[in-house]
Amino acid sequence: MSPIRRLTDAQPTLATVAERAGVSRQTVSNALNNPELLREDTLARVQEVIAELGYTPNRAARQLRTRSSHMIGLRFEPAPEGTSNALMDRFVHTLVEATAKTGHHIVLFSGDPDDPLDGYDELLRATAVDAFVITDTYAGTPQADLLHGVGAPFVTFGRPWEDPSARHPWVDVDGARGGELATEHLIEVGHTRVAWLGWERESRIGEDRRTGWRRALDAAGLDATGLGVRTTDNVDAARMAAHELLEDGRTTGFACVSDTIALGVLHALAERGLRPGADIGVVGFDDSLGAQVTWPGLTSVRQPLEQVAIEIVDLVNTVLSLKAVANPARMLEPTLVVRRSTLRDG
Amino acid sequence: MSPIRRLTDAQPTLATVAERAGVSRQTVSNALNNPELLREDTLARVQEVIAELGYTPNRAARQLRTRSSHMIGLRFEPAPEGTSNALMDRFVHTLVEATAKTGHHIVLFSGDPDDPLDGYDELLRATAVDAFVITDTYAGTPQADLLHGVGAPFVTFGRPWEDPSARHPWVDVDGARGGELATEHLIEVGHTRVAWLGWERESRIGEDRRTGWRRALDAAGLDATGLGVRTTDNVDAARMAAHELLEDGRTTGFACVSDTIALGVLHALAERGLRPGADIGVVGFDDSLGAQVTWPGLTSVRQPLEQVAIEIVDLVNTVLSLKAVANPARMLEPTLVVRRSTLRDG
DNA sequence: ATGAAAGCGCTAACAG
DNA sequence: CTGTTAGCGCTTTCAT
Repeated sequence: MSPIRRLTDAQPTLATVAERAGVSRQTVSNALNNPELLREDTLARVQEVIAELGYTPNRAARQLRTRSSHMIGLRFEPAPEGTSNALMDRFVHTLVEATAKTGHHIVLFSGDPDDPLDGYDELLRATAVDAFVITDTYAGTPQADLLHGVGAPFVTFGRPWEDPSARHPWVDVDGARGGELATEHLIEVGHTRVAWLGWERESRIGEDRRTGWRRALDAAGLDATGLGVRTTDNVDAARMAAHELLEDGRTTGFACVSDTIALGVLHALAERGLRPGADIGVVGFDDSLGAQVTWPGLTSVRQPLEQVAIEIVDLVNTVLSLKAVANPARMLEPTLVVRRSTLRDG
Repeated sequence: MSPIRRLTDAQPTLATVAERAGVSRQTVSNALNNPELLREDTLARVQEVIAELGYTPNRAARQLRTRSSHMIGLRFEPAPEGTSNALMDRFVHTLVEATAKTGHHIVLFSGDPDDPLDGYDELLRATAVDAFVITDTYAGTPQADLLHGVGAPFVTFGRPWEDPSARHPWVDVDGARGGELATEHLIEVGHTRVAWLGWERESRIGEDRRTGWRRALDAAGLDATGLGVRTTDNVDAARMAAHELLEDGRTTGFACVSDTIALGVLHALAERGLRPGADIGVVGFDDSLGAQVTWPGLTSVRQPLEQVAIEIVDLVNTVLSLKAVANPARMLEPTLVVRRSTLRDG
């Protein structure tokens, strides 16, 4: 353990350590950054003094000299109220852990919600961060253009929908595969009329997921006519849409673009006295808390957010090391978490 | 707008601005930090050049000189899977926004989950942060002791349960009042046997909330015998506990220490064919996403997390300014969000 | 009201 | 392998 020292006490510096160890400051610096340059006994002596004094290099000084802050910026948006988005929690935590391994930290900043570019520039010019992780790419990636324009390193969670030719590194989850997984599962447990409850057509992510639904139906030779419905991402809108689809008494499977919408379907079932699982199969998307705790449990597509974070950090590190990025576009596969909303003998 | 400049281009410094404006570096520094010292025309000229060049002070240099990073550390723990804790999302976002107003940023760091002290020391010694916000105080506040010991500024979200005499600044929400609100509401809508489903006795927060339940029953002259139950914070455990209480057919109100537990009660009702609201009243705690989207909507106690964040930042700023803190302990009131799980004519 | 000098703690570049 | 020198960009102190 390091000795206890009040902040008001003088912090030990390189010079303190150097003097105490009887070497020059540069040698201490090397002991820290290029230990292989030192003779073994010198290294040992220096390290001993470092431990003894509880010395930690001053970040500001190092940052000023090396022009690298070891900070990574993340613009932090709040999850819109009523939306299943505790996702960020899993993602951000892994991000923090993964960056810590290389001595980096995550700096949160905010920005005008109406201006996706707000905040980036300032941190950059202040040389406060080395790179950015960008998560809100659903509305295009003007941030990417900005950062690319000034030559700042960044990685996005989300592919560049608007510009597939964009060459920046990104990590994303295959939403189409998710929709397909959901639909295949519903077909497998015996549903033949499987509806899709999606977001508005403007949502690239929503349309992507929907293509997976369509692909699965086609592969199984099932009819999709009249079964693809678009609605807004809230429980009530989804509830109404579900009621309409349930009118004919023939639609028994619901693949949904989000857990919120799937929960709306469950509400509709409750109102009609239909049993989730036994009568009607429902699958959500995101494996949010709601899916886990709702009654009777909602089958849902789960994104590998931890893996996304790890891949992103890997890409950030590669970019920062100025190495060419071998594989700058990484698509990860979602999985299906089965719960009772699709169990027929529930 | 600032001019576009690639990172590889030389960033303008104080010297650049000074030369261009025909003043000394010191004058530019004053224009930034003590504008009232400059003559009006000088100030205007300097500001013009700053805007023209898109100059932003280098944080590292400033930090090295002033020994203040304008960074605030927050140890970021993941919400345990299956727990209603998207709370942090609301809290952290407001924290980020509020700190931004004074030019501060939030730095996330992680630590060994088994060591509540891990991570603090290092950031401190590296002079990477000016202060900490501590959120995980439910298991006592060893961090507070550590930071107090080294004289580092910090504010906790959560009162010092273990040591009420502790003098550090904190903000907390009155959990007892929350339990009381929940219980009063259930009594108001006509329930006379109101059970409490709480956490294990070891949880200070849980016991605090419970006292509010007891207070409300006593005030209404209702019997609490056999109605106070403790269980673990998961849906299934709560479901079982609810079944037991429902056996006698007399218990009709459930005040719960968390939304997770309240959702367990809703499961039990579903399994018994009882209607939430009409037959049995259920109130949760935290107004989590689950409470909002579950069917038929869960009445829940809501913590004013945004206000907590704002108060915390206010305290951090006060502490950092070295002013005496007038009111270092701030208790905020929760509110009740009524949904259909307590509406009798639902 | 403005300027000159010094130095925060570190590492890059070079010399030995 | 180790030491010396210089300077990153800023603010503090003191002089004008």
